[in-house]
Amino acid sequence: MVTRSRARGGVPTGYDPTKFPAFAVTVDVVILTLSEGELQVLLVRRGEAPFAGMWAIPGGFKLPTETLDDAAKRELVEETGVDATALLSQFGAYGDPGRDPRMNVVTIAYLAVLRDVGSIAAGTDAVDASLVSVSKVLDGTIELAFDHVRIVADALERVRLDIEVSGVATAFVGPTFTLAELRSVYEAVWGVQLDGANFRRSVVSDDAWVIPTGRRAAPGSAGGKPPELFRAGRAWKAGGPIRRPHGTRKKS
Amino acid sequence: MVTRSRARGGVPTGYDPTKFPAFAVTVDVVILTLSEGELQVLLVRRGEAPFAGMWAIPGGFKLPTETLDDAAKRELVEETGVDATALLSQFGAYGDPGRDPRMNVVTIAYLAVLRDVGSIAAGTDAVDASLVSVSKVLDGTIELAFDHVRIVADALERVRLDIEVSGVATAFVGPTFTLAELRSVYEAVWGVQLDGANFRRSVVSDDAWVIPTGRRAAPGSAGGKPPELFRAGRAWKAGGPIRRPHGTRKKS
DNA sequence: ACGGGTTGTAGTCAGTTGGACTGTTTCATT
DNA sequence: AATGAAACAGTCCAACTGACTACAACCCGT
Repeated sequence: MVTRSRARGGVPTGYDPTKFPAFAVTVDVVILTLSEGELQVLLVRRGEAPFAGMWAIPGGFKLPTETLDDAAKRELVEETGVDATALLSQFGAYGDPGRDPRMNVVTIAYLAVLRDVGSIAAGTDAVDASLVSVSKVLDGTIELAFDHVRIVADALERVRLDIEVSGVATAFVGPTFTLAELRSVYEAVWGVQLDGANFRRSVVSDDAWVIPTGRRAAPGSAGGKPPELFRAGRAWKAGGPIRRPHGTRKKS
Repeated sequence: MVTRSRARGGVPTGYDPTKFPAFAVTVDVVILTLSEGELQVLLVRRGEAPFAGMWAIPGGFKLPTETLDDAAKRELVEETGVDATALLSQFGAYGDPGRDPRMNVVTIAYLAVLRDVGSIAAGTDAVDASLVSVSKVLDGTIELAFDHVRIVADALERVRLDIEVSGVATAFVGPTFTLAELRSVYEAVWGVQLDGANFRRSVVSDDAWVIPTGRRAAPGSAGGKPPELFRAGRAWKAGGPIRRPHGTRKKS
């Protein structure tokens, strides 16, 4: 709360707003997608100091006239051209002193899960932009600027939880999808292996988690029965059909 | 991310940090406790404009030299004298334009669950401070300053989730507690009624959710068998013993 | 001190869920 | 056509859930 004006650090009771510590507020967006069965995060290579040449997650300054959500949405559009309003969710704030070597910066971190990042074009100032394996970021193979490694780690933890209680899993796949595709989302995010038959039974229950379209997808190159195509049913809030196995976890 | 310096809104590429929109960053702490079987939130009555005389949740400015967590911890100590480092968890950021009529303020909201707030003393500048029923805040009986109603609502939603997946429930009770006390926490937070026998079976499983102390508490004034005293076992991360009933919810 | 009311604790039982598994269908490839 | 691969369907069993009943321990009244 901002107007408490207890005498603290010499701040007068009837304070002048300009006298309070000034911060820059930014929003950073962790864009996750699934590619070749592996979680990927969209990174940009910084063109300027500090951390020039290093990878970082896209983001930018919040404007006083916009909400945090709008800022994140705007940044996402600017960086990727994707309008993912419904997919954006705030998951953390980071404000450690010195996280930006130049000034006081507090950043609000957002998470966006996309099925397809589309044509990745480096931003107007970024040297490069591309998808990078999340595991490579977390194990330090790829170093990130600022405290972005921690942000990515937190984002992953968040999406692991979100995928269980909300229907974010469908965001990883297209508007229509096969159950195998949807299942691979859970498997990639949780790092587990799920039984295809049981998965089908859970998802295609009387509740309309997914809706059959009647059409079938083309079978893979290995042949096989062409799978049924589904589209996302009612966005399942508060308790999805698939529960994260935590007892007897089978690593993939 | 702060150093991206795309040309946006006239900001030059080689920018001057002082030219970026300045914000004040605050931390607000929602302190929840259980009193008489009802969820309570600690509020302070504002002594100054704006919103003078209105209730609000305690909070204050983040200093550039401290982390967000430290700021929340400091505020909590200053306002309540309680050191609840382990209990504090960040759950949201709020930065809508105009949420503070005087300046650009982004606040990071924290949640603390206490078993006993202790002697509530109004802060140095607050006119009053006391526990207020959460339901009275949410239904508008008590009006809050700024967007604090939304913050409290979000905090409640957060604790409802936290209590299921982590062991926050034990934070509502003392270091030793009876199972009835612990059960009443779940009932109050979720607004449900749980079967005492089944609750016991779930919590006192082979896994050490709670550890019996051997001692017994004094029975209530109405008599009855004196209940066994437990203490919190291993902090259960990722999946507690009690699952929130969402299918057949029995209202209390 | 005795018995009834109250509360904690233990046990039972039916219904449901979830994991593992087996079998069948349906297609492309050869 | 035969083969193989994948989708789809059904079975089995263990574990869990919710509701209920029975017993035990204790306070309080008379």
